[in-house]
Amino acid sequence: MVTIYDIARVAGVSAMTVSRVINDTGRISEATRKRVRQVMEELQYVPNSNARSLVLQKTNILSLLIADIANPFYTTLARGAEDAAKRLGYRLLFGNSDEDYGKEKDYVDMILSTRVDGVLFAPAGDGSAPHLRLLEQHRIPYVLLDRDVPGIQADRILGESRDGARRLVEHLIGLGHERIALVNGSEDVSTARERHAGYRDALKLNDLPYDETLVRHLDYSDGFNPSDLDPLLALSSPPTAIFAANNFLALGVIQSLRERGLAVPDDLSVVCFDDLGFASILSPFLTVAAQPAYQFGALGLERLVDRIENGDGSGPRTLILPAELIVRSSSRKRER
Amino acid sequence: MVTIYDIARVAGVSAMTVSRVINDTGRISEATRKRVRQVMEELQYVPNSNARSLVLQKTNILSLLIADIANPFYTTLARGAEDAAKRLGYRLLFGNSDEDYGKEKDYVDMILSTRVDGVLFAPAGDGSAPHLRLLEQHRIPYVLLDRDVPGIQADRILGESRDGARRLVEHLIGLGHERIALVNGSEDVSTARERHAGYRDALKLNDLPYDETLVRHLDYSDGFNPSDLDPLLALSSPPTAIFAANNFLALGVIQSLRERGLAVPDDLSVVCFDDLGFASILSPFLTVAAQPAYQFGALGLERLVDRIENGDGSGPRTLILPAELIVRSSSRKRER
DNA sequence: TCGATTTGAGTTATCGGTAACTCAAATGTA
DNA sequence: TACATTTGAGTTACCGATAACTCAAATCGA
Repeated sequence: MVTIYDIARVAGVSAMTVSRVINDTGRISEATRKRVRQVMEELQYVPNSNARSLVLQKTNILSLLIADIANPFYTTLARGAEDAAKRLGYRLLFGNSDEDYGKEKDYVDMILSTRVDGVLFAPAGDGSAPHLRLLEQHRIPYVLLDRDVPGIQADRILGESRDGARRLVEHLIGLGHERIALVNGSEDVSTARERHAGYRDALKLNDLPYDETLVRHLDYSDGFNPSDLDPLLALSSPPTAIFAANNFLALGVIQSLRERGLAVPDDLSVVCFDDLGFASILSPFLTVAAQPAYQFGALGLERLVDRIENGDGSGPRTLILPAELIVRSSSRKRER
Repeated sequence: MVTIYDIARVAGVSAMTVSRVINDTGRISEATRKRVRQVMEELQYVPNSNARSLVLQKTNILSLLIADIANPFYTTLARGAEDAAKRLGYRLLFGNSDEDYGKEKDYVDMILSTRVDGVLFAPAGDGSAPHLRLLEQHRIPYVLLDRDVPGIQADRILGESRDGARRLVEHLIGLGHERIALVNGSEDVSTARERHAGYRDALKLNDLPYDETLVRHLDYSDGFNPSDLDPLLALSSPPTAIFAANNFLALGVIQSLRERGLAVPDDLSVVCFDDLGFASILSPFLTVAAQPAYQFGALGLERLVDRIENGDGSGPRTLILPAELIVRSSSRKRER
């Protein structure tokens, strides 16, 4: 590998002069600068960022830890983070925890040893708290994305889960539905709790009873099981609409319904949180509360860099991004 | 930050002893080992991988450069690479070129300065050749994924594009279609050329004429424009089926058709290369040639690590992974 | 013209690890 | 008992960059 010492020798200057040319610091005569530049070009010199990081105590690397790389919400978020990172001069080290605390811990260890300057952290759930504490102990700034973690004080970019859920359910109520099921993920995750709360809000605001038998909690990390819907469909008074708490759950619901010969929206309406990305043009055209995923990534990264470069003068700041209700054709008026 | 010198001081040993305990090398008495371990625990020591990389001339980081993070093919591939990397003890630095040579070049520069041990490279297209040469000049091993690049000799994991395309088109021919359109991406990409060739193969094998007016090349990097299909639909003898050369193009085709009031498969059949990931259960249930995306990532990473750890004794090796024809309901018998 | 300042560099130490070499004490052997 | 070997460390140099300090030559001002 070519080093600044190679450049220095060939150009007949000291290594420090080469370093100054690279970083455009100090006083260098135009002639020297030109000569050094030319030698760097000839030898195809590329700075060793490890060496630089070691002495500068700054890597210019940020880490983005997402919970599911297969989910369009997170990939869109990742793109937002990536664009912002490039714009602000940082490299981005991705990690995908797959909603698994074990994998998440492995990534945190890697983050610590890599000495990244900061972390954009979409936690797997409440169990991520120890991992966040670890970052704090090592004074690595981080910003929480999408999910809140109880007991953790930090900058956060959150969605309007509760209100978005309320609006989705009120949309169904407005269509005449009264028996509305909630298919939710694990309540170990803040967004699931919020969406559950929003679901109850909508019912209460419209004087509908909250019926626990209409609420299912599914741990879909190891796949959606069609029989998971059995308890709902076997009710003496089954639901006429289903609110799925995220896009994956919605797809599982749709597939399960189809396997039973039930059509969406003809037999049941289905709505969900989060859009489907590039697949949203496919049928059933899901009615969703779409979150600005790109903004989660971009704004989160900007906040993180602000923390890194301007210190932590202010306390934790929380940014709530609105969800947009997109009414498509997966939800329709209740047949009476 | 806690360093081995801090550990050494507290434990009353030399830094080298700490290093030996960490790496389990040299001879250390059990008592010393235990004491050092305890101090490391107490001070929450985490090794600085920058410093280690600097002296070892090895980072234990691999880079994965994909062409589109929004495409399920690449995200599935990424997961395969990630799992394999973890299994083999490497960290993975993601990059997303967005099918853009400029962004790709930026990532290559970053890769060079990070001194990664190797690169999994899904090139944007033929124009990636200079970037690959750059890697070669700096002796960074890489494996090409999914797309071949003319003039480049390297390990490659490729799909069965030509044969897969042939099978898809013969599937349509078998359903009675004779006017089959090809909606392809830029021929700057090897897979587009291969799929075009497979399309011609199928026609020739079945004594159908090759009609240039049925072939469209779209640069969909800045979105699919519904009017792109006009020339096809305005033909005096319009197609009864469309072969879209990848999943994104298929979605664009489906949307364009719908905007014209044409239904799939009632009015036209549509088939495509690559599956849709989690959205494949949505309608129209696309008939596809599905590629083993996860294997692209996993096998590619294994090949790369083999190169890194066992040198380049053998010449470039190419692995061709088969595509699986999945017949769903977006294609049906031609109405006569 | 001569000291003061500016310009354009070079020297040295350091970041946090590890390889290679060294060496005293403990242990083994004849 | 005396010497050889093994054990369990410590010392030193180096990876490739930069900060801080130094310093001779060029330029400047009175």
